[in-house]
Amino acid sequence: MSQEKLQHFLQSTGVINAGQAQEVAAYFTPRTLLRQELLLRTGQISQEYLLLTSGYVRAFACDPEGLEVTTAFTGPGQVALEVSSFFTRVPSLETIQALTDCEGWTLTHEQMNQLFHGRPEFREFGRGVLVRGFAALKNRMLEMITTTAAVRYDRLLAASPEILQHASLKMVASYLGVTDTSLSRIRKVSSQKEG
Amino acid sequence: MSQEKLQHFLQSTGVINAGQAQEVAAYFTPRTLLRQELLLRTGQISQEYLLLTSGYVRAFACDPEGLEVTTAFTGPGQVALEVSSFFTRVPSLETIQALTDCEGWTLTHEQMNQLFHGRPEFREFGRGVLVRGFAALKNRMLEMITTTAAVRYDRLLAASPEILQHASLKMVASYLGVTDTSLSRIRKVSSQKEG
DNA sequence: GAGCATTCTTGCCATTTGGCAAGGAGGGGT
DNA sequence: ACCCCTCCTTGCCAAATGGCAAGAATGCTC
Repeated sequence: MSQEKLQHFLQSTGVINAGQAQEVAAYFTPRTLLRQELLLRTGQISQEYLLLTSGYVRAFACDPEGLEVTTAFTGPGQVALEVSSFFTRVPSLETIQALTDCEGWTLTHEQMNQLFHGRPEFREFGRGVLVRGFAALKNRMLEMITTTAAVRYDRLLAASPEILQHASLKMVASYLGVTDTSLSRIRKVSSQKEG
Repeated sequence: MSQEKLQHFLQSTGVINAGQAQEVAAYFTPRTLLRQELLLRTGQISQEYLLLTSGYVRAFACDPEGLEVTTAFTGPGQVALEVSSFFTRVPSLETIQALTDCEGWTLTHEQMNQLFHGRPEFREFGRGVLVRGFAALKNRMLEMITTTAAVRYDRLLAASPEILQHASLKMVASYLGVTDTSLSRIRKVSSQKEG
């Protein structure tokens, strides 16, 4: 379960060099998930942070009526993480679930803090994870406000077609902020356009 | 322009004690803004981070058609910050504008990094700012998906009535994800309900 | 391969929201 | 006091989306 991939990801943002990556990587623990398995369950305090090397997961919350709302899809090279629970040690409002069998590397909260306070380069890396996540979420928020659901669907399809192959339309619909019924209609129109 | 308030804010999250707050506060520079003044302009790289002690600011982006979309309101005790530009040194897509005369304290990117790498307690504080901002944005995203504009308006009114006194309805409308026309109708219904 | 459950599609109609344009209400400057 | 400008409201109709329910399609289990 290639540590190479882990070291490559650590270096990918440019703030960790090869030698550092090797040392930092030693703090991580390999982890696999089976399809449908949960990495984090609502009500639990997130104990770990998962850097995915293969597979897809999603995070979802439940609205007051109990309907699932997908808040994130995560794929290879990305970090599956419930920010609020992991960093502030508070029970999670979200569940993180494997959409496919997955492989990756985890870091516990304690290990993360050791690295965060002990290694300037990891500090930069960790901050980068948060900053990029923040920027992505803000961008999604802006799309939600300024575009129609059809546009959001087309963009998701263009940017991450793999997600559509692993997630049900209901999951995708709630991620896009529409009902599954509407998404179905949107897909019909969208597919007619390109033939 | 009370340094006391600054020190109080630094201590408010519990990760910085009184003595540390005094030392950390020395890195900040007092800053005032007049109503309408800009703290950051689209296309510039954000050079500073503003901890507000009084007054209100908003951040906004422009959609492809040039319409302003308010992305955040910030008030006393909060940090006005364009995360992406400030941390990754990239031109900002947003503008930050004072809604009222403001007082606060700024920290440059360089000063922030000195504190971040040099002081464990500030590191925790800074991470907390990001984490709380992330959680707030995610919560807003969930509200956008699971509730109607009327509910979002009522909640904003309940949580931050001061904002409504300083921002135009157009700013509030784009923040809530609706047009000013719709917000006007929503307000009509909302005000009838409570009398 | 039959049966069952889940997912996806579709039709019908209601609700929410948008777009446009006209009008009204304030506020500031001269 | 007058004018001008911006902000807010409102009426009319169109577009987008939701809710419900019935059917197709798919996949899983036994």
